[in-house]
Amino acid sequence: MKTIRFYCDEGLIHPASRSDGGFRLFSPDVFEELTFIRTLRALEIPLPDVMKILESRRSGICTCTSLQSTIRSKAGEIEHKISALRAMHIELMGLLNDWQDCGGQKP
Amino acid sequence: MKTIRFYCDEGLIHPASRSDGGFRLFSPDVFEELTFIRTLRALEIPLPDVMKILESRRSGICTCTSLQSTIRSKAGEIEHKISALRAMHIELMGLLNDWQDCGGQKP
DNA sequence: GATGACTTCTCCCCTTGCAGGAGAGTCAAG
DNA sequence: CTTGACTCTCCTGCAAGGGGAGAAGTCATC
Repeated sequence: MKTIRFYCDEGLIHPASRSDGGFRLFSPDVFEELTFIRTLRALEIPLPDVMKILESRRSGICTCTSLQSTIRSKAGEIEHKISALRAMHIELMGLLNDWQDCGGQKP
Repeated sequence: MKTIRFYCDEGLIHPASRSDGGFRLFSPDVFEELTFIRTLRALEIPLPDVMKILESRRSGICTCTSLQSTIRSKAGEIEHKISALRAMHIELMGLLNDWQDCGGQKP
């Protein structure tokens, strides 16, 4: 719930209205938007970019070009990250193998 | 330099001494340690863990078991992350393909 | 010894994406 | 009407540093 309030504060999602007591009332669409946001966030797309994407999604105005370039660059980053992680994994395993031979000496 | 000061404050590295004026004086070994830290940080190993690893490295006391389990779990995380990223990459590409067909309509 | 140029010192606030808690208010059920 | 559960706003803090202010140190030159 903290996250939802935070997203409200940041303007990513908008409560349909407020109750008399001030409680946020959401339309069911928001759940789907939250799922969408979670997907984008899992991709480590920063919130400002997420907001832009949401806005164009809502407005129906296709900003395909900018959106696509954003996402394409993000995909590139991911590819880069994967290869970096893979290299690190190999390095780590090498480290482990070295250490296995230490026999209780200096690691 | 900010990072180095930060690491000093956090107790990761220790200046050999201070000048009369208060400047931190490092032994050359620190450069090698910084490289080591950078490697670990690139693996996204958090600073407290980095500190532990550094300490056992310095003390010469082999905490291979705990170190290895730490690193092994980190390697597991990395593997997990790689597969997650790969899935996201596929999802992203699917998204892009869908959008390419939108022809200027709703993305 | 004094000067100028360059570094470094400490201290404080800023970032991103939330999480936790305090104290007060609200909602729905019985 | 009371009770318990939930939510409200506001504040603080986390990692891991970055940026800058203003003071002070250091070094080479004169």
